[in-house]
Amino acid sequence: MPMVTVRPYSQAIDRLRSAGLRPTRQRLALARLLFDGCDRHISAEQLHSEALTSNIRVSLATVYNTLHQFTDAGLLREIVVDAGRSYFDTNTGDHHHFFYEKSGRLCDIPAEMVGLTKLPEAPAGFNISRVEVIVRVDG
Amino acid sequence: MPMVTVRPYSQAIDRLRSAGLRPTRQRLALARLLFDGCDRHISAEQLHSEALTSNIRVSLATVYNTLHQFTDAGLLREIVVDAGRSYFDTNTGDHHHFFYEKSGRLCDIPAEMVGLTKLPEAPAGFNISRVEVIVRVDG
DNA sequence: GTGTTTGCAAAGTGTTTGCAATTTA
DNA sequence: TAAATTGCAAACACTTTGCAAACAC
Repeated sequence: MPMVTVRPYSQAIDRLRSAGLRPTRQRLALARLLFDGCDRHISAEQLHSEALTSNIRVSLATVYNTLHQFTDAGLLREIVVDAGRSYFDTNTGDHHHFFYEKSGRLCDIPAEMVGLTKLPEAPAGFNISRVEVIVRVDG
Repeated sequence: MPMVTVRPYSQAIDRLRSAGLRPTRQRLALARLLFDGCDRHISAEQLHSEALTSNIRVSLATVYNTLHQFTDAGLLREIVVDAGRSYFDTNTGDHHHFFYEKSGRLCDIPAEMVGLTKLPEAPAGFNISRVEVIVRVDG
């Protein structure tokens, strides 16, 4: 087993490259903010201000573009629960969500915590692309 | 069994009165558009243009206010699946939805078509207010 | 060098708000 | 008449777009 050093930069570069995205300074910085820690649900504005706080000079427009590029590339999943605000989920695996109605916060529910035993068939000519379970809680 | 005549106006008036809302001309007209036919998923803009088409003079702001008042009164349920657009569902009973990703349309799934056998507990101190299942289809 | 990406500012979309005029009870 | 409701236009929040300058390869 070879000695391994953590190399966040090259990890992020590889991630972008395999997604077919040029590893520009902005995309790299945003990727590290998004993927270097634990899973998160983040809005464009939040990510933008985190970037500024971390001294990463990036425009809000670029944050939006980047989030959509990452989503199209399968690196993120977009979640809409609240009118007029999109969240981007760094967890693209099979799972569900708690939604805290007052605070607007989201929280993951692992797929195995939900028993879905019956589902209707997709309408003729359509395919089910995803089944989302949202458990709304009143706080 | 008494002889019964369909009286849409007084039905709508009663519905508003029991919800604690004054039966104004605008609210009555919108209530009839919303509740006189089958269940629907409708946006504010859609309802507004339906009203205009039916020669009901009502402003878009009033449509928004009315939809929210109806929602608060339990006559409607608000659904958000798509970034930046709210739908209002005239079916307030227990049910779920197909969401057609391309067209943005919604379609009801009766509760008994979905088998939900296991759910996580609500986080301590919170209550589950609703469980939404959204079946996304790719068309 | 060439094509891609960025930043800016402007435009766009859907929604909410403040307030005077109108309507309801 | 008193309180609730409406319409308008302006304000809003969030998101997208057009285009020249900067950057990656």
